[in-house]
Amino acid sequence: MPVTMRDVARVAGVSVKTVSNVVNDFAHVSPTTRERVRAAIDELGYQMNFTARSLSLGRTGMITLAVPELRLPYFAELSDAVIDAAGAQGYTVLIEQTGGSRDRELEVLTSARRRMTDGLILSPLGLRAGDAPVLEVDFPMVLLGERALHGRVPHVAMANVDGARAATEHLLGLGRRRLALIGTFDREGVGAGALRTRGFLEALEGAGLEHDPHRTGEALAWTRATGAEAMRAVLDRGLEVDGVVALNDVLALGAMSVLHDRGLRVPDDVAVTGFDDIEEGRFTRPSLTTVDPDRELIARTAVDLLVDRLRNGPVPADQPAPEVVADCVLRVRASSTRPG
Amino acid sequence: MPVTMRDVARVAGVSVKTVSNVVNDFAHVSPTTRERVRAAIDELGYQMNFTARSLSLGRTGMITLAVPELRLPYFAELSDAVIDAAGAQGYTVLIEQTGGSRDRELEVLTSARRRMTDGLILSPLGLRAGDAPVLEVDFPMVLLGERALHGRVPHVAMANVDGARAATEHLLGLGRRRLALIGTFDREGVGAGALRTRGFLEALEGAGLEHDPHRTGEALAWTRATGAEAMRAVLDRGLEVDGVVALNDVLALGAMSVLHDRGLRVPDDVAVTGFDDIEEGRFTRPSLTTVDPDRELIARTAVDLLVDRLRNGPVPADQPAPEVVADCVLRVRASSTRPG
DNA sequence: GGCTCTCTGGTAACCGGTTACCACTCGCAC
DNA sequence: GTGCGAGTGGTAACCGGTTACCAGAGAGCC
Repeated sequence: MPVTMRDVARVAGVSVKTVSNVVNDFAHVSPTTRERVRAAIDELGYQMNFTARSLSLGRTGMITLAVPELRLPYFAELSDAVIDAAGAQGYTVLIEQTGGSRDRELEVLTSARRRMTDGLILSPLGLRAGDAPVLEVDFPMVLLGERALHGRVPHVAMANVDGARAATEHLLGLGRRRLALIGTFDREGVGAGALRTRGFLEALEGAGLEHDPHRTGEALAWTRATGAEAMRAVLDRGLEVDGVVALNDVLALGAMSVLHDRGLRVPDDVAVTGFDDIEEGRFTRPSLTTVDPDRELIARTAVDLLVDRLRNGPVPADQPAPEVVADCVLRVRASSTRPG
Repeated sequence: MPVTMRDVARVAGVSVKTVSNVVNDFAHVSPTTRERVRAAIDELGYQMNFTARSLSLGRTGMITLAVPELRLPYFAELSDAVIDAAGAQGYTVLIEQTGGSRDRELEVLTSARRRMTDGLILSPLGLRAGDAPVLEVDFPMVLLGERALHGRVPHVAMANVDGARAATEHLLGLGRRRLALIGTFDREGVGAGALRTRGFLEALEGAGLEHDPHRTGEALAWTRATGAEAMRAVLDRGLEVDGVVALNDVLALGAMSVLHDRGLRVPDDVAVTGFDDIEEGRFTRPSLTTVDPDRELIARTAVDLLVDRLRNGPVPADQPAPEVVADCVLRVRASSTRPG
């Protein structure tokens, strides 16, 4: 059943080299021969065996994208963008879900399955600062969304601190002074959570204010459910809240559901900001003010950096690994618009 | 740099067969030898070449999942579930985005890239009834979410008609009589849209009512934006509306944003139902009544059917292809709860 | 007309695994 | 001590491409 290049060669009366030349559009094949080969291919219904080609070439044309969970809109939209960007470069994307757990992330880095693809784009959540050595891998890799985990790996980050500071300053500019912080939970201080928290605190500090830790709602995973829970926890402490800075959009949406249930109006009583600019936030009512990190750019940059490594080999030892930090833009929407 | 099995064999002082036996946990290797091979593997940092193994075995351990777009929550959550289900069976998932276009779907079916994986789970949107012949492929495939496109291909569908009928009857049960239908657009009558529309019409008919086509809002793609647009179109026609049956959740959410903007209260003035039970709908306010097709079950079933084909070859010609129809459950939430 | 030079295409080695087949060793029974 | 069988592991072919190297043919030039 399986038709090979040799079969095609035999039927066309040429050698496998010639068939290969035709299939790969190489020069130096006479039009007559080319046509004969084409005809044989059609006649036999020949389709190239990608695995054999991969073995021979030493590359597969596939890359792995490892994200926490596709059901989180940010990662779904990011994966969408990565798949498109990779496709534009001729690569296909294999997706691994780590659930954000350190073990699964280490497994992605070390398991034999990794060798099914040419390179890896990893969006780590569970890796700790001390895990830098495991990132010392011998295959092309790009890190996403984190900074300073390891200096030798190219990575694409976003302006987490700036973005969160801008969101916070925006709320302060509305006259809100009792801000809750939703979603922080980062003992290591290396993740996006820690950076966004820092931006939040810097903004308060800049306004001469101090953050009351009782207005912090922790959330280990960043989902609507944990955002709701964190918001509930803060409100249950009985403190007044007139603004919410959520560390990402789904947390913000979860928080808004609780505010609604408690009879607090957004933005009249409580103004809310998120982070990520997921599509959902443009259609909730009120729509969600958020920080837009330009996912398309991040995805394209990550793919380009990886493809660069794939084509040109590892970063020379005397050069720093590329680090791109995407700018963030505050998108003000109804959840933080002064009523009236 | 690349360490091969031969290298390990040389260092361990055994043959490649023995190394292979150890790596694959085959029997008949003495503990001493096994230990020696293990030591050599560690010493050299050997990692198996997956491509070579795939070529040799004739299978890759990967399957392709082709969905319209990951940025649509339904497909993100579905992909999440498929990846997990495939992982449980030892398979890794390669994702292709078709954008719902017929051309891209045909490409997925025919391109050489398809041969990078062992099988395909296709969630078609653009394929037409007349495309049945192209589904006559010689590799394992499972169709998702559609019915009756082709009798020889195993497929997993959901009870589209029943689900839509249940949602519609629910609104009728609330006394709503001026129902808008949001999202229909299916000239061929084969897609989920046509089936859900039929369920809607059947429910109306069952109640002795007739649907006013002016209360239909068309949407080619099913997104929040097109849902909003369709809702706007219906309202702009000036007809009174006291209920909305949206063909899926994002359409419903888009519609709800417009209802809100027009000062119509949900559910007081207009009750709304969706379809899919995406997580988002549980956290909007009001939360969204929807039809839950049990995505996990669908994903698991699709993977199991595909793996069955992978292991046991094609469906015998004298047997019908398996067809599984997942039941739908109506999840009543605040968007359609009688006020009070 | 003979001789390069270029173009075309054949041969065979190689990528790195798997595995059919076979040979050897060793233990045990007679 | 010899024979036999089970257990262990070696050899080499094979999966289906790519490609280095080479040979032959045809064209152009003197």
